[in-house]
Amino acid sequence: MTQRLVKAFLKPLQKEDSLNISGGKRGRITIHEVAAAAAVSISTASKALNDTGRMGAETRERVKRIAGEIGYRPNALARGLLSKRSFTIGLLTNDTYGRFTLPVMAGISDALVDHGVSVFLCAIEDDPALAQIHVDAMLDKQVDGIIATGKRLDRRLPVDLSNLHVPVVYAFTEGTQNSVTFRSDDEQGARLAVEWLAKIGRRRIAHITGPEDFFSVRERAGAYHEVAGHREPVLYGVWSESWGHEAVEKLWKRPGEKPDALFCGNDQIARGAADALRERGVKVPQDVSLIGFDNWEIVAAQTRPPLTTVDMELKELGRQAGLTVLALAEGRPVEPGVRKLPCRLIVRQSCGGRTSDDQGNEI
Amino acid sequence: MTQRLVKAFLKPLQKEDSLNISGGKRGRITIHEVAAAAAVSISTASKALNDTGRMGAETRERVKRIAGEIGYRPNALARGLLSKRSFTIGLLTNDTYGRFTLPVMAGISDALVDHGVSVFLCAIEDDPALAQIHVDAMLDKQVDGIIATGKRLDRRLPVDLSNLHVPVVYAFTEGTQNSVTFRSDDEQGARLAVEWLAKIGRRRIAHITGPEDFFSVRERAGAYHEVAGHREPVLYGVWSESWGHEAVEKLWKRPGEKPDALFCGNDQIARGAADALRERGVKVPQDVSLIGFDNWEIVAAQTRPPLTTVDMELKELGRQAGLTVLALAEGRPVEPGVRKLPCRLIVRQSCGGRTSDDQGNEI
DNA sequence: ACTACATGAGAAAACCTTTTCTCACTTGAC
DNA sequence: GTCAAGTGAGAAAAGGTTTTCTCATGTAGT
Repeated sequence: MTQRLVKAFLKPLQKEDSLNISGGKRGRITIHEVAAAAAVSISTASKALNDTGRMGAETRERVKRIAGEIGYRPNALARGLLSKRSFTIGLLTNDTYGRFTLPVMAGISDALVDHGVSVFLCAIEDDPALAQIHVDAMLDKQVDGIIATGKRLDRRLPVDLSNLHVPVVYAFTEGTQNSVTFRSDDEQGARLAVEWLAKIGRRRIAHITGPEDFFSVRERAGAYHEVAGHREPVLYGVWSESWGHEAVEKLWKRPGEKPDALFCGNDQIARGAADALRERGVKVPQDVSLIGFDNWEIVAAQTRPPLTTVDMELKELGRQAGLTVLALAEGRPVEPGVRKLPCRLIVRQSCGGRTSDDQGNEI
Repeated sequence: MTQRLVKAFLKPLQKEDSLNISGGKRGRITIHEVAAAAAVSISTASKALNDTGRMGAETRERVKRIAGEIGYRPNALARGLLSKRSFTIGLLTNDTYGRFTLPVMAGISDALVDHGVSVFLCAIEDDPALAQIHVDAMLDKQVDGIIATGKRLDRRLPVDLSNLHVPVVYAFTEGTQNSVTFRSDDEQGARLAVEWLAKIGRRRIAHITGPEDFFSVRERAGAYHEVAGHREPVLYGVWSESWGHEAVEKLWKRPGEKPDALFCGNDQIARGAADALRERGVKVPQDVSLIGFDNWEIVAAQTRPPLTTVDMELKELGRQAGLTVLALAEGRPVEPGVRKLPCRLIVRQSCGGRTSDDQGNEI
């Protein structure tokens, strides 16, 4: 007993000295210090702190207490080296504005912070070389998994992630054959919007949307046709306010009856449309109901009147992607395939009809 | 199966073997494999790969070649354990929209990716507990440094970073006494805007801006007064389009001469003002010149007409913050204090006067 | 009194690198 | 023919943890 104590005292002192001499940084408190302070061996200290192994309840408590008192925190590098788990994942994105990435990231982080997982965010523009550098850096750092996200479902990231030795989950962007992909159910979202317009009595619903080569555009347009029929045209264009503006001009210059509702492919288009309508003296929502897509707060909430819009629940999408990549990292089985998450209609004032109590104020 | 699931939940740190069964990770290639393949010792392999130590040029080349061939990549965890450098930094932010954080992050990443440094992004709303969890997680992972950023210069993050044993650099948010802080020079930016308006012949320049309790608001207003005098009032309000709209109403309802230029505290206010002016039949830029602040592309470029605005060069700010935290991590001396980075005027069509060739298309 | 076993705790290996130290061998000079 | 110096390469330690194995002690059973 005496001998152990002496030993325990000598050891940490030597340590401190050499560290102090050699470096500017103060030596971190390691499990050695804990063991010494509690007068037990390192192995006992480790087992006490991790609630593993066999030992007296009193010893366990004492070690834990002392560890807390001297502010011990385990070194994740050392731990990771042994356990092969770094409690770290990478988020790869080519969405420069962060409009889609940020909510996804928020969801991931939200889901994983409880598990002690931190997230590397890597924004690769559309640069394959940069992407490769980031992927290599993440792999070197032994990430437990990678989540790939982007601004478009039907565009691959400029780097191949299919043969990595870490699990990969795709969120909001296309994955490879046997991968797990989370995406929003654009069809259901569009149906939600158009059905709402129908329910509040609109009959001439036009659809102003983005470029037809976007998969999500075609899917939304498909759902629109299914619900609204083919009475009004679908106007394909670009994702900008000015296109929304221009599209309204086109529609209102046509001879014949005007639409009584516009379902727009994103909030920016809807905002442009709202402006154009106001300029023409067409009242929203009295004369025309307007619905956007994305629930990009900064656009939707600032439009006059504030936009009813379809929220893709990106945060929830991120949450699920995060939990899935974690499951894979832990070796739990996950079925590959595409999982569609339902969208939600956020009702604001641009629609008229009965105003829901749901005023949508996420993020 | 069920058993594995349970086990995985209970003991996330279990050994790799069980994961292999489920088709998980294959054994990584270590320096042992390289040494074996090249028929040298591990130490020789290490020295060859790192261009250190003494050895035959031919041996060095052979090791390098073989390492490349079998796809060896050093394990950053093991390396970090020894070198006390993880090549990892943390970015802490409370800016939920990412409007300021994303450009800063882009700059940091841009500057540090060449040095092999990856960035943990931690979005802490304004939640001290969450902040602490993230900081602890970063420290456990042995980050080489932390950059703190936020949406507001004069608001501290809800967590104390002053006594960490890793370097901390503040970007766009207030730091503690002896820290390094990077911020934009709002005074110079405001002066840039107002002087431009003066230069193109505007004499009655009004200033519509955000809440007076923002430090940056007061600084910009100060510079505005210095250059434009006190002929027109400063209208303090909130950071929204509707406030910009409302402020224009106020100004134009006043008796007497109207302003011939508006300098707005941010792009959203400017956009609201632009809308209000258009509705009143006031022509921008013919009758009134309009300047915003932030160069938030999504607002500034979509305004009709596109906004001339002040860019705070946040990406450059991030770049410098990144390089600084790296310098500190490497023990290079850095003077504490606040460094102001100059803003830049992005000239678009909302101002009139001679149009610069600088059409501003960052990010 | 002697075996069988349960219990508490420590020693040592392992994870993957880097670095320092040591060793064997060659070369040229006296 | 010996010595000094230089050269190429390997052995071993270190970094902080976790885990397996081993050991000593005490307790119960016959």
